[in-house]
Amino acid sequence: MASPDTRIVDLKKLQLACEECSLHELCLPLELQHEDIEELDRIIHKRRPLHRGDYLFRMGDPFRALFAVRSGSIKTYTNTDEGEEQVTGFHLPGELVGLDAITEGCHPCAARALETTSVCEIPFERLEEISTHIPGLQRQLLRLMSREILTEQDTMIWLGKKSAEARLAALLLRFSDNYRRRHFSPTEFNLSMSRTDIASYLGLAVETVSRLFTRFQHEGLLEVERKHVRLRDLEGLRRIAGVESCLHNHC
Amino acid sequence: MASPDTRIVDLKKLQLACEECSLHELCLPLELQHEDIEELDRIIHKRRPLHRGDYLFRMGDPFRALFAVRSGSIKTYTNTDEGEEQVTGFHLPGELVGLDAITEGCHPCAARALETTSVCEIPFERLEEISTHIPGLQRQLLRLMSREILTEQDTMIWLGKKSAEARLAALLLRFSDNYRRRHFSPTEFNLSMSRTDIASYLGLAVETVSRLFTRFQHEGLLEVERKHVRLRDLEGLRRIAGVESCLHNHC
DNA sequence: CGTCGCTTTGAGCCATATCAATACGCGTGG
DNA sequence: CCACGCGTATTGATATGGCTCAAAGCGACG
Repeated sequence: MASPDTRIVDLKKLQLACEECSLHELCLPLELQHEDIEELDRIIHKRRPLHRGDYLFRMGDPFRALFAVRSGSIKTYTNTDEGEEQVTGFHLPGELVGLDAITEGCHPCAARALETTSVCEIPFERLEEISTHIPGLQRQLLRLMSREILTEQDTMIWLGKKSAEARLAALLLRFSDNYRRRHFSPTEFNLSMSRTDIASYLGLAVETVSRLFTRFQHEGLLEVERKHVRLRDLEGLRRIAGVESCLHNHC
Repeated sequence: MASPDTRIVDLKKLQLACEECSLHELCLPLELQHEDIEELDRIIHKRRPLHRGDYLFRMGDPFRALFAVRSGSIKTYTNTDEGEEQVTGFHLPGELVGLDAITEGCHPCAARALETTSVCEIPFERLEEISTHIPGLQRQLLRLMSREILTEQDTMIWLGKKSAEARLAALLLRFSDNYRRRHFSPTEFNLSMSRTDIASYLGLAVETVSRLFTRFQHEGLLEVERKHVRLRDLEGLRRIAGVESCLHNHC
């Protein structure tokens, strides 16, 4: 058993780590007792940062751990029938990667860093073990997965229905919100992914994405210079994106 | 404690119920011990059948239970900004409904029966309770949710990328597979949903869906008469749908 | 037998894909 | 330090798939 003093010290270190990680409201269930948080922290492995292009895992790799993005960004993708990359998601700080691998026991998609990126590795077996005696953790896990399902459903809807401009606007706003939550500028940031990646993710042609950026710029919605964007009219973008995330608003 | 005899009887009843329900490989983890299965069965509530148009739950209803479709079919939907229905999913026997409600604690979409439909109701609180002392159950729950995420991702991809004909073909094949698994004819069945529902779900115009059916028929891929379809060329449909479910094939 | 809702069919148009060419930025080697 | 070359991004011209609007067909049900 830890003495009160060391417990305080440990907790401080932990708090800092997870503040920094900006996952504190997400991956750390606030209801958990101190001992439980410590136990959780003990199994989480902080990896050395990935560099641009590094694989977090490859398609078909055995599933051993979930990953929480702490900083940077990750893209996940599969291959289409014709062998091209099909981007299935962009994962920003505070988001989990690998939830889709639990069922089959291996990763159905590959994950690569889009820039210098650090992640927490959460060994799944051990997470399952400790969650059997920490009810709050189990519940939190289910909630996280449910949230993921909700998000995917949401995405599905706008991919199915919305116009190209709505899709791009929605994506930019998603980035913006993530930055805001992490106390970075919600209006000025760099896109870590290529136009091709964006196009693939949004189900559009690269040319369309490019044209949209130029058009948005002409319309005064944003300024864009290669990877760097500055959103000048969030309200306008929201209007274009449609009252996004319809699913969340009715509860 | 039950005597050996009654246990056997109970199990038989249960097996039958779940054979019929065709969820045995899905919602009943095979690794579970008999006692565990019995405990699970005890909390599952078999409702009286719903009729066409009946609500299973409405948007915003508090989340109390997951539902497993035993027979019939359910559609889930939200409302778009303009107040029209946006179908988010069709749920066939063996599939779960409500997984997206766990996070928020209330249903982000409504669910209605498309035909006479029976479901099992699985009170979530109690499921969580018993899964704390049945590790296999917990794991199975996570797997189920992971599978759901995978499926949604899959759907997302073809909604984003694929042509109208590929979407419709993929949907028909999904129905076909479900019927095959349940030992019904995989080539001849009734569509329980309207053309409008199909269109909404696939992100297409009703007219397009209608035209596609006629075209498929002319091309000898299927025969269609109102709700009744007969798939005549599964291979052809698969070709059109694209090697669907790319995500599952790489593990 | 008429009405109503759902489905099909037709005609024209628009958004986005496709094809093709050019521009830009960045790293490399001379 | 410059010139080259390659990958990425932009821009233009054209084609087309799917949407929209409009109307007619068909079934179910009172």
